[in-house]
Amino acid sequence: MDDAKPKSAAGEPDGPVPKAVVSRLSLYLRQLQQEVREDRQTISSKDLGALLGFTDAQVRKDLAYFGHFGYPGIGYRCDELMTAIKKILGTDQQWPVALVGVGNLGRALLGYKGFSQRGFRIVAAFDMDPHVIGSEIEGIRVYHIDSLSEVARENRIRLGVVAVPSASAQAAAEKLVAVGVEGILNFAPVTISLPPGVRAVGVDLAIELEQLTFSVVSRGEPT
Amino acid sequence: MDDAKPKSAAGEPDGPVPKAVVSRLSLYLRQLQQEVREDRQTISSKDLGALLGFTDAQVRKDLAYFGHFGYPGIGYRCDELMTAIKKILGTDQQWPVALVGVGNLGRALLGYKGFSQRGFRIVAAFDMDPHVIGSEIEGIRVYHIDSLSEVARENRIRLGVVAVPSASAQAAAEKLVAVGVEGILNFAPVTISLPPGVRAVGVDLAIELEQLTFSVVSRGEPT
DNA sequence: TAGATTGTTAATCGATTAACAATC
DNA sequence: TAGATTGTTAATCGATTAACAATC
Repeated sequence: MDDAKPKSAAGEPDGPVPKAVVSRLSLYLRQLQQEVREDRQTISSKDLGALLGFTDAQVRKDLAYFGHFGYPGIGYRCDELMTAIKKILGTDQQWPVALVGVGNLGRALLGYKGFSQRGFRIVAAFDMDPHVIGSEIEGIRVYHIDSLSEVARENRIRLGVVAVPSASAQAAAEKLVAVGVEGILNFAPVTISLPPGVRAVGVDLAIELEQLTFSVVSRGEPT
Repeated sequence: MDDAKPKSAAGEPDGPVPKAVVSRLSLYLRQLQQEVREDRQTISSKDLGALLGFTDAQVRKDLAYFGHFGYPGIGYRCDELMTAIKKILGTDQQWPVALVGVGNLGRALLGYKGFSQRGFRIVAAFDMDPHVIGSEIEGIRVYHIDSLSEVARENRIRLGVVAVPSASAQAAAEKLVAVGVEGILNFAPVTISLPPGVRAVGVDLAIELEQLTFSVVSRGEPT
């Protein structure tokens, strides 16, 4: 018991972590935040799993990638596990985010309250339309895209959100990368290609509806 | 070769289809639409996969769940495969959709051009705020939520989008279900529980950023 | 024809679940 | 203590990839 490489309490996993595990981690966190809000003290893997539609074994296995967070016979302390998962995901600190594109969707994102509560703050928005440049939307300044470099460096921005039309998405992403951004959330319905080392997550609203439509049309398989 | 249950050209799969396959189907469709727009005639599984970051074998296996769409030595005819996938997903027809909640995000969805191009049309919006009820946003009428039943039945609505605050999301979803909606796209950052037979897809913008943050923070594993 | 590429089977790989000793 | 629940190992299950005969 003393020759094995120890895991730190909220520490580094020893191997690579499956992507599916990380996405469940976010769901655990969201649920735990709700439980903490409702003053719940502890929760078992069985209960946490049931709330989200997972098995208890899955919950324990997922968490075990990162350390020993539970108490046999008790379960997990909600606030403690919440804090630990935030640390794992990196959202125990606030991340400054740059938004490119202040059309309909961009504006909605600027006003989205959910970000700040979860560790993100859009600190600046960028566009090419002279009508919006220089204005403030939801208290956030809109700059010309040419100011990206300056503003991004000043604010040490590592995350960007692309909310421009499909035709401009690749170019917008490249500008973000050129300025040191390491992760891009892309709302344009196109695949953007990025240099190795830069991660992208795409959100395509129509695709989400398509997935739903398929499951509605192809009745038969259970949920 | 004549005793096996035949697959129709764009027909029913013989077994259950993994969820991951369906989500890739949407990406194939999106890419094919782009290729068709650029007048490409045919595409091989190798090329289609490369454009999206999948192996050729994966592309062929995914499509083979639903039928024989390719031509050995040639590949797939882009427009033909596009049409076939639309049919599989159920988006060869236009789906009327109800939107509940016309806050920032709801308004952005009302103005989102991507839906109509992909087989969806928001035909009515619902809210509780008397300031917006009766108005038209982006050409779509906003009704009181109490009119949901009437409007939904008139328009034979089977899909709904929930864009209300977290606290109202479960109630909004239940109202949609009560009126016969079979699939719900939920933008509120909470898990909603639905009766069996009703499918839900959740889009949590903060969770997407969290996933990105994790991969940025935990450098090491390749993309 | 030769070259290209499919659909499919078998092999590999990875992820989920079941089971249980260890622990509080 | 007895009961509950963890972390972890082994067993199961499912998904991806490699390989190749069939086909154009």
